[in-house]
Amino acid sequence: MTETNAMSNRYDFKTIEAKWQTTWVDGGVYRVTEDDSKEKYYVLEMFPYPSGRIHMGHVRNYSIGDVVARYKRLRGYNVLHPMGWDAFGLPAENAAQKNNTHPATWTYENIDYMRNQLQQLGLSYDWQREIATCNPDYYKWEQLLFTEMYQKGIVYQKVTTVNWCESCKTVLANEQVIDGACWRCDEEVYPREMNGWFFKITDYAEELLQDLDTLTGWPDKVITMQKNWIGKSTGLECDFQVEDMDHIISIFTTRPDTIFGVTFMSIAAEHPLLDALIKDSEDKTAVRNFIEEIKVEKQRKSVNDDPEKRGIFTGKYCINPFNGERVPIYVANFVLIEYGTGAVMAVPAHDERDFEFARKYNLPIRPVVIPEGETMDPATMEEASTVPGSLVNSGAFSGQDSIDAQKAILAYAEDKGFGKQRVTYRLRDWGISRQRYWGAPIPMVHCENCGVQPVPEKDLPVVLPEDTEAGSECLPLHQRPSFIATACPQCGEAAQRETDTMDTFMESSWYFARFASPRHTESPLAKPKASYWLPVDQYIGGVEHAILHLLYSRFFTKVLRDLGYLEVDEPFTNLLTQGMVIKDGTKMSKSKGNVVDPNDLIQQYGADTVRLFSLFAAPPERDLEWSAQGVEGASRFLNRVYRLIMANIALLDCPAEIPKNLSPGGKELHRKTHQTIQRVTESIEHNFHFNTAISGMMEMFNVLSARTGDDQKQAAEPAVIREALSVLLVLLSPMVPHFAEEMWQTIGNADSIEDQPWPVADEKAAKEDLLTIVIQVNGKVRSRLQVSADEDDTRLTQMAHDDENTKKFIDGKPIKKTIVVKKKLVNIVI
RNA sequence: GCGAGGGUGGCGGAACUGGUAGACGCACCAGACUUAGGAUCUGGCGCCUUGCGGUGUGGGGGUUCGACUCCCCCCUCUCGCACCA
Repeated sequence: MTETNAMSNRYDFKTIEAKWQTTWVDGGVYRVTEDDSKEKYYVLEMFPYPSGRIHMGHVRNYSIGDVVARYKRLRGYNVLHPMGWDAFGLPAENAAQKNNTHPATWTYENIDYMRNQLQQLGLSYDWQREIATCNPDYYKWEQLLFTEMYQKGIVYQKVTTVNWCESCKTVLANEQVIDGACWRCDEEVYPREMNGWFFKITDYAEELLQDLDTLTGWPDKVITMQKNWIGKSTGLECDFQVEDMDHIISIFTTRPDTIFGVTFMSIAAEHPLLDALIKDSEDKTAVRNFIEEIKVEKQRKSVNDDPEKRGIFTGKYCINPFNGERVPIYVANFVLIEYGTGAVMAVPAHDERDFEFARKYNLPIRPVVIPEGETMDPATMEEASTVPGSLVNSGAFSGQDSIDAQKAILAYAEDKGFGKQRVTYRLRDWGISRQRYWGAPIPMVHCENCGVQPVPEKDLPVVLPEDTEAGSECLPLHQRPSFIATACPQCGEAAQRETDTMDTFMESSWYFARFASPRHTESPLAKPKASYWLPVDQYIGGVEHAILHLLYSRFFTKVLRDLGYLEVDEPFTNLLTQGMVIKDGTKMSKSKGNVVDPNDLIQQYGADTVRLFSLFAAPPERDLEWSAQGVEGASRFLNRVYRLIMANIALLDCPAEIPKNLSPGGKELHRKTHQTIQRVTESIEHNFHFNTAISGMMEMFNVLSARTGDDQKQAAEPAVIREALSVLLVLLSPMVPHFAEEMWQTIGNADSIEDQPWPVADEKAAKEDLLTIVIQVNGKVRSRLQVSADEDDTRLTQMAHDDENTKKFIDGKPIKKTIVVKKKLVNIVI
């Protein structure tokens, strides 16, 4: 292709995009402040980790968000659309060590590079609000929040068995352990006893669960995942007396109706009473060995999911308080110490695990809940029965329906004082201590005289030390004596700083609130600003954050509310979880070698084309299959629009008023224009299905193209063409902002396209006057008729019966009935 | 095992509360313009059939004048949780 050709039939995206980006960034066009005269709209995309360069997933995420932001601006909202960096985390340390630099250097360089990349995409952020979470101006407030939470009792310290990743040299939250391996490096995780800091997220479990019902703008999938994660269950906690001992073992069950079917008890290897139980046992050693084996097995459970059920008799019995029976106590490998009470009443007839265990160790099986019309024989049963039925062998409760019996048995236990109703949650407190360098220091001091003391606000931030000798940039804080040594804020004596840093999920749990007042120097949040902007109206990001990040953010929002900073209960009113960008059927990743670099695409096609394609190729919530040819198609469309404008530029210098009596071509284009306004608006408003919005605009362009040109018989009037083009550009502008703005001015407008109102459809103009009515015979399409829109049913029936094509299929047979669906079809049943 | 969401041309995907299945785009085919085209424009394009027509939304049944859409059973793919008592 020659240079001249290229110039004449393709728009010069490089010049155009650079020009508008400069205008937007330098002019601070997207800066916003609170304005009570307008309705606010806060749209936020999950902020990125500054890993080095953006990838296609970012492009997709931010393109979606930018369309929403620009669309809402055109609709007259006061739109907050900020961007920042989730800047603490392990990759910075790894990269720093590899390149012999400092994590801060690496991180800030990446931020600079990636900010530039985002700007090259033409994203309409208020850059004045940019935050980087590794900046002391940010984490100072996080530290303050931590101390306030400590004073409120939401933060506490405890020794626990933690998940330790040797490779990353840090503790992981349960949520960060996947199949027994570290979520980051995939190395096996080991248990380790450690003192650490925790958030009492379990205190909020019930509210976090209840409020999910208010989140009607969230995908069901995410709601369900959160519900399951919180894992509420209600049941009976019941005391079993240990025979001949002054000990009680409590069990938790959600099936109190089966309590007469208990034939043994299983307890966890870590159960606190275990030592006492086996103290006098003859097989003490055997039991001890077994316990150790189980503990090791638990550590190793990594990938092989279905370990065989194993257990050993402790030598002791306990008494079922309902029937006085003595049942043997077993240690079993499948009982979890961290859930319920660490002890389970075993009902093999009605629990799959207990059944398997009983069969293996030849323990009795006693059915007590018999489903309607069935019988159960313990000797021949092949699996546990978990369905409702009526009770047998259950003392005074025999004959009751099992659902009713649950309540009756619970009430009985409460009445007798050996049991009570209990609610348990799967959710556990959030351990936030990390032993890594590149994180926000936990602002606490350990004093020999005064115990643990929070660092007072005047001494915040506790700055992460950067002044270390070369080569030790990533030294964890506990290896830095100069950092540790401090004075007790209470008594002034020598004391030691806490050396753990905070889980990086902390920073992302409240950044959305900080964006309302990112430079506020008095407190974490400027209250009037926060109450103006929050909650986030539309949050957009990957579904991989469905549990952790979103749950923690919801938790923090409630904490911030309880600390008096916020007035909302939930952070994100609407949530859009966008699908992954995939290529050749799998996620783009370096290891698979199928990554597409956004930089290359922007170079080759320009930002608008890349944005357009990523919006067009799939609806946002679905995975997007990358296609190089598809990008080509998006580029082609924009160039077609460009050529049409350039070829008709003279024509557009005409009065704006649409003439009364339009030619057929003019009428068609005018109608299509207004139909397209309806369709595009509807697609965006309803579910952000930009793919159908774009296809609608392409259809409109196809009509425009057919009605523009030399053929006078076909062509639309100039005013209609002008209207169509103006509308098309405004509709396109949220998606391809540089192109739309440039073309807007090219067709003779002096103002910015961003100051245009979103077009409003003229319903009369959009209305079809000729309809295609389908004629069916017995539900099969046999003919089509062009009729005017106002034909009545009788006329339509007559026309259908008279239609030659249709007659062939009726073939003289008697007509049973004729169904007329307005504006759609006539179905003749014979 | 439990939970959620999918399965529509060669491909990405359309189809509103049941009412013309396959919009729009890609790929492909034919033609035009061209010295040339991997540019652009025009037309075609689910499958079977020469045609009339038949058939078709994972499979099977059902409801209905009419089903991608509603109901029942099954297959399959993706994701999440996974001994939670």
